[in-house]
Amino acid sequence: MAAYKTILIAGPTASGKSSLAIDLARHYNGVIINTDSMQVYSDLRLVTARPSLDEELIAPHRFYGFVEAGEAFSTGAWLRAVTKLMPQLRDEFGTLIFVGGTGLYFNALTGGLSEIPDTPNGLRQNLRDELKSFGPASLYAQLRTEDAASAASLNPSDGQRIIRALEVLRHTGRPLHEWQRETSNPLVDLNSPETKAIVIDPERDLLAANIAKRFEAMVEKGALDEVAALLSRKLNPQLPAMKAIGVSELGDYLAGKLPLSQAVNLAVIASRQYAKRQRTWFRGQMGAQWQRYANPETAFEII
RNA sequence: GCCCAGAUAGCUCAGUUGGUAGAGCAGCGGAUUGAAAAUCCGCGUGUCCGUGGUUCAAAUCCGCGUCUGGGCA
Repeated sequence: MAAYKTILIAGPTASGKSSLAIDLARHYNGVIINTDSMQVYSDLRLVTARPSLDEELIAPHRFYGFVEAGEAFSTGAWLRAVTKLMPQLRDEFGTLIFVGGTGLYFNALTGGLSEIPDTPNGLRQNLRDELKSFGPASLYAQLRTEDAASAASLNPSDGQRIIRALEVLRHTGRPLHEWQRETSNPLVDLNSPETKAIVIDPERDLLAANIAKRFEAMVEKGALDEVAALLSRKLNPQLPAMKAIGVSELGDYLAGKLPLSQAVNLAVIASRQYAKRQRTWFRGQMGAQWQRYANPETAFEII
């Protein structure tokens, strides 16, 4: 095995990348860095398939379960957290193993991110309320008059991105597309010989079977209790953690709206659809530096 | 055994007075710069149960058969 200093492992949900990361971490005495937008939340371990306590003992893990669900985390917050700790982790462990399913986080890591100041929650909430009441068309009309260039690159029905463009413009006084012309320096150089980037991309039907099997196992391990505990906090349903797959589905079962079998089935479908979007990202966004493997075992042998 | 109702996309179903069919969900493809497990865009994938008939033309009308419900025995 070559002496890689940075290993990136991307893959759709239930592709087996977490255990590959553990194997690699043991082999290299490296540290595993979470690159998944949902596994950051402390309230959700089972439903987000976060490594178990036992697994965390086998190899050092960082940035897992370190944000509480009431907080709205973000790509920028993740990148800042990683940036801050990276020199120290490099000294302590040598090899850094980034693993996760969030393509945008990998893009930020290897391509940098625009350094846009955080926008106030109130501003964002107002825009979201407006979207809810009036739909995307009125927000899009506003964006077109205030920032035509950013509007031009957006789909008029993409309410979420329209809000983002509006909030950045109104908070910073500068159009989003201008911010996006500049990005921070990438933390990881994909073209370095010391970097290894892989995508685990299992065959479609196999992945679907794994997703179903894994979700049932989550329920057996206590996912219902986990979701019940989260829901009992009565958090804003718009928070990212509340959007984790399984929360609304199992919540509907807990509220008596669905039989368990149906809730499980809906969560499995949502996971499959998510996996599809992930694969589309990995196909379209990740360049030739990324090597693709159908399963974690062959990937391990080659690294 | 008899009587009724069905049989159309992977699933649930629509389909006008006959003119070779379309919704939802699922699925497939795509986009992606601080919610990204989010958000958005695009695409019907079909022996219309089978078979014979009527007709210029049958998912549609008629006969027979098969299967599935329900009812009566």
